[in-house]
Amino acid sequence: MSPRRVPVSRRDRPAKPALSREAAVAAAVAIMRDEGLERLTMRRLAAALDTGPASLYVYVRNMAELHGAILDDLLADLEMSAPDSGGQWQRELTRLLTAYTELLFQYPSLARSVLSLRPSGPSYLRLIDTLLGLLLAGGVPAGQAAWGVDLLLQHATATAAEQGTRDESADADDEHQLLVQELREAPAGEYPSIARAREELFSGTGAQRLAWAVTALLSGLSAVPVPAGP
Amino acid sequence: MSPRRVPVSRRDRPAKPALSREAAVAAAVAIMRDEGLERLTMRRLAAALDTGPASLYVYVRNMAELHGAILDDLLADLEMSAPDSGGQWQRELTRLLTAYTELLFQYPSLARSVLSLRPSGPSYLRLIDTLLGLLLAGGVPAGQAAWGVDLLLQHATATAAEQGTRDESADADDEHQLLVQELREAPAGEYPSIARAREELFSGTGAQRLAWAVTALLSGLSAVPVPAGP
DNA sequence: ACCTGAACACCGTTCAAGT
DNA sequence: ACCTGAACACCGTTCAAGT
Repeated sequence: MSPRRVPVSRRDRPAKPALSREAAVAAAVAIMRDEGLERLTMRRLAAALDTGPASLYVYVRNMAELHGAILDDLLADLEMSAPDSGGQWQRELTRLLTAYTELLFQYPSLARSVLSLRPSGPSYLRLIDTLLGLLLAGGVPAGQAAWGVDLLLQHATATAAEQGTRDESADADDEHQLLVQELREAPAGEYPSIARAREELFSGTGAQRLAWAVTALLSGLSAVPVPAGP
Repeated sequence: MSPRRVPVSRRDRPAKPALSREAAVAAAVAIMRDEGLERLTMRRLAAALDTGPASLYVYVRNMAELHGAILDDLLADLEMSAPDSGGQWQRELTRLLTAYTELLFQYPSLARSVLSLRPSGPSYLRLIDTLLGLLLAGGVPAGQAAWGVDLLLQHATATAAEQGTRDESADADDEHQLLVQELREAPAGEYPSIARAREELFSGTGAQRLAWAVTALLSGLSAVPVPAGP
């Protein structure tokens, strides 16, 4: 009998990658990057991994969990400096939040999914911790800092979901143009306040509005105390 | 031959309702109210209207437009008092915004859809006009009022989409519980700021947090001027 | 134990054909 | 002109059956 050696028979397949959660998430990120989240279906992902859709359910519970895993994977690339980096907490916080928003801007559908997901995972926790650290370093009371991080992250995610969808889908852009047109043409008699602020409704670039919103959010969460505990 | 009379033969069907955009939207609202937006599909709506799915495309362009029409239909029931109602602009603004949020809370999936829809329609325009009017009546400069209404509506919609999904789907709640658990158990060594603010991260009721957020938003948008025009 | 083919129970949208 | 049956091109998830 031939001795038991490790068989070198690699010709079963052209190196079919071993199935694992990491491999599945990596392949999912690749599909999303190349074709968009809409095209990332269980069946497509399975095909990319050279297996059937049922096999994926060994590694992820469902589509929502997969989306969460994708976000955490992307977040790992975000640069998060130490919370007390040089006393410029406001600057650094804005940078980080903008980076997070821009990341989601690239994947608006993911942003939409994340909004109703409350993602978890080590990188998301790191993001929360860093934002919290920056607020605390800036002297914001713990209660306001904690509730404020929620507010800031929700705003970033919602902005990406809202704005970004338009760049992605022609239909969504049509819909937006319709609102713009209705606002532009709203009769002053019926809608006096829209008429009074009509120019301001359309002013500014997306980046200007985002920067203003972050500043306003920071100002508000710093100024308003949370209700006392029980 | 029998004289040509208007045939009274009403027994073709038990009063098949005439197809129209209004009838379609009304039926859609009913299905959503009874079974949730997930169950409102073109095929189901068509069946309720006793026709085939293709017929709906005579009245709505696609699913997204139908969602927009549903929102506007719901918004028609919102009570919007005159902008200058007794000088209590802040109180009235909070009431209206809370009512809008609570409305969307009942239909979280609609909130999610609306976020990437930028809805239009007479009632939505009315809502914008009223909010704008209240801010202007409160002395908020037009630029901040215009950008602020965007911020307030986005926050309300996102809050409904995020919070509400959990009540609707057990999976989403599981996901949330996972984040809660991770935050609760995050090691202080690795996540010092989460550890420092751990109690505050979980404090307060949903209503308290919403009220705080609206106050903070109002404070921020009132305090921070928008960049000067070109 | 780990994996998967095949099926279940659906989708939104289009279009050729009818009235 | 208005309407629609039938088809196109898909879905997520489950489960019995294999290895």
